[in-house]
Amino acid sequence: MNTYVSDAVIRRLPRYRRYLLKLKKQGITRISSKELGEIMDVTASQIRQDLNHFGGFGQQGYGYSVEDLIERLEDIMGINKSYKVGVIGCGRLGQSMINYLKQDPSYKIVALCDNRPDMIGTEIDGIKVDDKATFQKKMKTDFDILILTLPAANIEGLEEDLKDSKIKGIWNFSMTEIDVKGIHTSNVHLFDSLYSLSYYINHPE
Amino acid sequence: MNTYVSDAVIRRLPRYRRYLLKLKKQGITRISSKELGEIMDVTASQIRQDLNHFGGFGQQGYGYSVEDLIERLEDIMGINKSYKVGVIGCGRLGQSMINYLKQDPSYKIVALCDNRPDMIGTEIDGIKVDDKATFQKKMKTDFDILILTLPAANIEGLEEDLKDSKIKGIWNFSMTEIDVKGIHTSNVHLFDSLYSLSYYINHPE
DNA sequence: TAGATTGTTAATCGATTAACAATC
DNA sequence: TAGATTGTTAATCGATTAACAATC
Repeated sequence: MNTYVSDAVIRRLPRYRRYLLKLKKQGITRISSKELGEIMDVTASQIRQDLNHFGGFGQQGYGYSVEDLIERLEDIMGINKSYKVGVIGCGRLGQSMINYLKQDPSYKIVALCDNRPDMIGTEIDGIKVDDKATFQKKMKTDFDILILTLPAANIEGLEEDLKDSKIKGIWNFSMTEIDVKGIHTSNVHLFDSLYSLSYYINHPE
Repeated sequence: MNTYVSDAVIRRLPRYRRYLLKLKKQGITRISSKELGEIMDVTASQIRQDLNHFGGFGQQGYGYSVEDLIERLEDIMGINKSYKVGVIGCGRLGQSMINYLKQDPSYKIVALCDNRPDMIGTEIDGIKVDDKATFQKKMKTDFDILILTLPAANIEGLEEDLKDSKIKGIWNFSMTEIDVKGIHTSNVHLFDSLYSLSYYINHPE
């Protein structure tokens, strides 16, 4: 519907989906914004407002179809499409991401990279770990999303490689903030949430 | 200064610290809100407003001392204190968290737990992996922060154990949302950021 | 001192909530 | 039909930005 939707709304969409998936699992087929709001601890108004950025998915007097709404949300986020994914950094964090992604058919890992000699050439889940040069070539055309699960120290030169690639998005766990024109980047700073948690521990109530 | 500070502000504090640490590393000793704002891509006004929730750390006509400000931020967040940490779930994700935390002297891991027979009794970084019963006992008194890096399916019964523990905070990667009265929880849903990234990939500016 | 930059108040902007007519 | 609940507009609330006097 609307062309621009604020980031605050976009970031709430995955959470709506999670709760709806849970409801679906419980066999619940329809839900009102009021009920959903109570479960999620948000206002019914916010839910309706958020959803109506993308069109009217509900039905007056009835509410929303759980299954239908999940599908709509997935369409909006584009998470039921098919993405080809490359991963740089096959340490523990990288491996755990590879492992989780295996469960999601939309994100298909097609290439891995690591700079440790004892890792190069080995296979993880049937995919060979490339050295830098080999991976760089693949980067140009082979995938849409790049996952960075390597230490910040090792990302040097990466921005240059990105410029003539087809990569559209970077999921970045490298503890840096990458900003390449034309490529969407989600900079995940895992420890930030531990630090804000620490704040709240020290400032009870 | 102020008693209540909004969550939006608290979540920005770790990012300020990250940039300031980088500046310190570069040998820069002082900075104005204007310069810092340019580097971080936020307004100078927001920086000053944010910091002044906690007191005046700057000096008119001069700016802020980088080193001093880092220290103040760490004081505010309480991340230079000493925390004892327990970890449930020693798979790849758990191990990578253990590994990262090793580098931070403030968060000391004192107990590990896993339910896989072949893991129990082994050591990770010199700490033995407990079975559930052993860990439950330790939970009562031995640590302040609990890290959950296990599948959601396995957290059943946990809330009960938490109630008579001394745990003050939970850093939760289990893909559920835990809500125990009196315990601060940071529910990290790693995949949410991949999904919102996907949205942006599909909605290019 | 003059210039720079803070701390802080006031103005603006945007996001959230409330309200209600439309309608299933 | 009557009741329920949406979609949407209007009101409120809070967060961000601008402005400027205080002051180093």
